[in-house]
Amino acid sequence: MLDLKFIRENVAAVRRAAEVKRVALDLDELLRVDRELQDLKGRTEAMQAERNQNAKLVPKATQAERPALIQKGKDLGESLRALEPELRAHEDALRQLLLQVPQIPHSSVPLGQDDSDNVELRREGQQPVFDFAPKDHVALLEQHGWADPERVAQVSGSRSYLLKGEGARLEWAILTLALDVLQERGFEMLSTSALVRPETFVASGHFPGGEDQVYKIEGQELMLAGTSEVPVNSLYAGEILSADLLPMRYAAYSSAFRSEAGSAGRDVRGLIRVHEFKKVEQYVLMQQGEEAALEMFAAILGNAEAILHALELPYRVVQNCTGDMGAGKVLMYDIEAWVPSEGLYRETHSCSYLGDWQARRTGLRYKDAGGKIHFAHTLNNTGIAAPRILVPFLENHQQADGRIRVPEALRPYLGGKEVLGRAVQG
RNA sequence: GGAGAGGUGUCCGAGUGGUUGAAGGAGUACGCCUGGAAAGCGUAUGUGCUGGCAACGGUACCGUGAGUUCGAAUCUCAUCCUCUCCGCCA
Repeated sequence: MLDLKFIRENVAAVRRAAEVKRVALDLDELLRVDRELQDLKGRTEAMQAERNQNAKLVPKATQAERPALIQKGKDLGESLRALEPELRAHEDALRQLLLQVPQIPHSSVPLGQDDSDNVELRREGQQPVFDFAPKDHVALLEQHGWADPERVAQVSGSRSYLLKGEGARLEWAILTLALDVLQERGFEMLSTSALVRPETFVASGHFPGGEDQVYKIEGQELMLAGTSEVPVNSLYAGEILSADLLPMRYAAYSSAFRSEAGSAGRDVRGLIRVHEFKKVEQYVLMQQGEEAALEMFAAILGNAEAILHALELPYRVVQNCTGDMGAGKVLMYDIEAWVPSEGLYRETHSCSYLGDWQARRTGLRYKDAGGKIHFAHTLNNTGIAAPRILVPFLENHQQADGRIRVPEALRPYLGGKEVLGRAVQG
C-alpha cells in the first residue's frame, strides 16, 4: 500500500510502477473513486457536525422547544443514513484499489517480464568437478535410506517428504547452524505458528492475489502461512512503537505451507518443491530511510551468504527484474545455489526490501525522537529453507562412493562426523 | 468443550445515555526551584481524514462489527481476544 496523497501527487510514477511490474491496476478508477469519496466525506461530515450541534442543544432546551430539535435530529439522521451506502461503497472500492497499488521499484531494478529477465550479479564458490558420475539428490537419498517417497505418498500424497536417520539429523543440523549464524549477527530467534488469520496475509501483501497458494483450515478462520514473514509482519500490527526499539531483527523459525497450485507438474520429484517445509526467515523492522535500509538489505543478504559459505555451497546472486519482484517490493535479490544434476542454479533464498508498503498494510508505525510518527520499513530474507537446501547440499558434497562430505562448520552439529551415509561400490 | 469475569489513551485506572477525546495517577518533555541531583511546583503530552499560511477548526475512533437513540465509551446483539475455575491433553 502506498500513501494516498503520494499516489495523488505522483500519478505518473505509480502508473509506471504498475506497468513495469505487470500489475493490473485501474489507476484512473482509483483517482475517480478517491475524488468522489472526498466529496461524499465532506458532505457527510458537514451533516454530522450539524447533527452533533443539534443534539447538544436538546438537554438545554425547554420542553416546548424539544420536539422541534428532536425532529431536526431525526431528519439529519435520515439524510446521513441515505448517504451511507454510497459512502461505504466508495470506501470499500478505494480500499480494494489501494491494496493493488504496487510499490515503486528502486532505480537499480532492471526492467523485465519474468524470471528470465533477472540479472546475475555475481557467482560465489567453486562448482564441484567430479571425476565420477554424480548422482542427483533423489538417488543419494535412496542410497542412504534417508527418504521413503513411496510410503510418504501413501500417507501424505505427492509433494510431501520424509527424512530418516542421518538425513533427518542433517536437516536439523543445517537449520540449527543457520540459526546460530543469525543469532551471532544480532537476530533474535522466534519460533512461530504457521496458523494465522486471513487478514495477516493482506497485511503481508500476499493477499489479494495469492489466495490459491494458501491452505485454509476447514471450519476455522485460520490459514496456514507459507512463510513466517506473515505472522512476524503482523506481530506489532496497529502499534506505534518507540523508535529506540528499532531495528528489530528476527530469525523466525516455522513450518511453511504452500499449496503449489499452478505449479502443475514442476519439481514433483524430490525435495525441491514440497507442500510443507521448514524455514528460518530473517525479518527486519526498522525506521524509514533508504540509505540505512539498503545497508540492512546488504546485511541480510550477507547473512544468507554466510550460511551458504558455512555450508560450502556454490551459488549466485541474482537481481530480480520488475516483472518478477512482487508488487510490494522496492528491491529484490534471489540467491540460487548450484545443483550439479541439473547443471543450473536454483533459488534457495529470496531477499526483499519493501519500504513502508507492508507496514502501511499492517498499520505498524513508530515514533521518532522528535515525536513524529512514521510507518516502519520492512525487509526479509530467507535464512535457510529445508529440505530444499538439501538438494544442492547433497549433490555438491557427494563423493565417489556416494557418501556425503560434511563441511567443517557443520560438523559440530552432527556429532563431529566428517562424512554421512553408507558407501556403495560402483 | 462447560461456567464465570473482563477488554478504555505509552502504562495503571475512573467512567452505565448528554457540553467526555475521555477524571485521577504513573511515565515522558520543557520550565521553576537547587551548588548539582532527588523531592516539590508549573505547563504540556492520542491517531487518521479533512479545512486553514498559521493560530485554530470539523469529523471519526474507548477490542471488532452491526443495532437502538435527537444524542453512545456508556444500552442491545454478534464476534474476536484475555483471565479464572472445570474437563481434555502434547
